Amino acid sequence: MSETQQHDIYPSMTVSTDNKTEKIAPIKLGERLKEIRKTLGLTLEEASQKTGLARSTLSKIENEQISPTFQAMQKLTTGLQIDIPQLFSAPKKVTATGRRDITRNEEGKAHPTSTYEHELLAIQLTNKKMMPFKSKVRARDFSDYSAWIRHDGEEFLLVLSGEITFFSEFYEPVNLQQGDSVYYDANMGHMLISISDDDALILWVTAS
Amino acid sequence: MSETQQHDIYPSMTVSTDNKTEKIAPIKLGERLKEIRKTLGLTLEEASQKTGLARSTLSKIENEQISPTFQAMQKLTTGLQIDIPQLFSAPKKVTATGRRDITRNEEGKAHPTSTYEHELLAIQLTNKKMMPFKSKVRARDFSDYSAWIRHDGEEFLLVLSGEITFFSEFYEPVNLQQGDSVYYDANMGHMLISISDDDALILWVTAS
DNA sequence: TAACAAAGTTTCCTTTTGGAAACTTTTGTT
DNA sequence: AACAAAAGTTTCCAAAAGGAAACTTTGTTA
Repeated sequence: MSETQQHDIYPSMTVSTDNKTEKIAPIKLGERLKEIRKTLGLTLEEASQKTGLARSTLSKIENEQISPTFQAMQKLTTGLQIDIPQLFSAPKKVTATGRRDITRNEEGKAHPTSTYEHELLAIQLTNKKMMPFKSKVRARDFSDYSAWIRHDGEEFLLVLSGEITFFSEFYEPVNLQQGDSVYYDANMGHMLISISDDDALILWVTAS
Repeated sequence: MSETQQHDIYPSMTVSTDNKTEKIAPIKLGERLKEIRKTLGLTLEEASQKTGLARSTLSKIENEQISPTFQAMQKLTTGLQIDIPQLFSAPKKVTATGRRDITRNEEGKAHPTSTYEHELLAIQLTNKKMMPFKSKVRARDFSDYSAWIRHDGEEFLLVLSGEITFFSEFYEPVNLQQGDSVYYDANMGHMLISISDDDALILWVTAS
C-alpha cells in the first residue's frame, strides 16, 4: 500500500537498563533492529538464517509494518546474540566527556599487601567504570591466604609475566602462563599464587 | 479442553550463564506475568483495564497459550508500570553466579580489520560488564583511518609489547611503550598506530 | 449445600502476524 | 549503458493473536 497507514504501533515506555530507569520516547523497534543488523554487517537473508525468521518478516519488522510476537523477538535476540534490553535501549546518548589518564610503566600508585603488590593505574580519573591495576603476586601457597577473596563485580585478569595458579571456589585450580587470561565473577571466592621462579605479574581489571 | 495442548510456544533460549553456554529453560513469560500481577494484587479484569488488553488475552498469555505481540507487551509494561527486563529476568538476582572463562594465550577469537587484528577474550561468557581483547596494531599512519573511532563506554588500554602513538580528539598524541597504559572515554575520538619495528600488541578492556 | 458473585478459562470469530514467492530496487561488472 | 546478482519490499495466504461473550471454577454467605 502506498498510503502508509502507520498507525502508532508503539506507545511510549520506560526501560531500565542498568541501574537507572530512563524514559524512552516511543521506541522504534524496527529502526533499532535495523541498526543492530547493520552494525553486525548482516543482510536480511543472513539475519533470516541466524534467527529463523523469514526475510520478509524481518523487513516488515524493520519497517514497522508489523509488531513481532514475543516468539519472534526471542528468535531475534537469540539469533543475533543480543539481549532484550539492548533491543529497547536507545543506541546513543552522547555524554561527550573526554577524559583521559595515562599511567606510565611502574608509575602507578603502589599499594602493597602481604600477598600482592598492587600498582593502581589511572588513579587520576574518578568515577570510572573499571579499576585497572597491575599486581605482583607474592603469595606462594594456599596458606598465605586466610580466606577466599570475594567482592562485588566482575574481574578480568591477564598474566603479563611468570606463571600462577588460579584457585576459585567452584572450579578446579588452573595454571596460567604469560598471555593467558581469565574472566570471572568476583563474588565467587578466588585467589592466586605464583608458581614461577620470579613472582608473577598480573594485569587486573575490575568492574562493578 | 482439559488435555493441555501446550504446544511449545517458547523456543529454548540461552541466557548469560557459565563458561559453558548453558541452555536455560524456556522463559516462562506467562508464569512471570502472573507473578507480577499477583504481587500487584490485581485481578485479570483490573489488569485488563490497566493494560487495555482483553481479560481473555491476559489469561491466555499467562497460561502460555499464545505468544503476545510486541504491541501487547508494551501495553503490559506501560499498564502495569514494569519494564521489560523485569518481565524476563524473573526469579533471578542470584548474586552468587560463579562464572569463569579462561582464554589461553593466542586462543581468543580472531577478528581482523584493516587496522587491527583483534583477538577477543572470554567470549564464552555473555552479559559481561567488560569486553577484553588483545589487538595487534597494524595501522602505521594516521591515514590508515578514515575517521575517529568512537563508541559508547570507557576503555582501558595497556601496551603489552612494541610502541604506539595514541591519538585522541581532545589531547595531543602521546607515545606509549610496553607497560604504559591509558584509561579514556571511548566516545572521545581515538585511534592508535604502531611505531615500533614490530606491530605493537595491546590489551584492551572496554566497559559500557 | 444452594444460590450467587467474582475470578478465571475457553470458544468463536475477526484482525494481525509470519512465511513463500513474486516483485522492485540497489549494487556491481563487463 | 545493459545486464546480472544481491538486497530489500510487497503480495497473498495459512497460521496465530486478540477481543466479546459464553462457560467453568472458586469463594462466600445464608
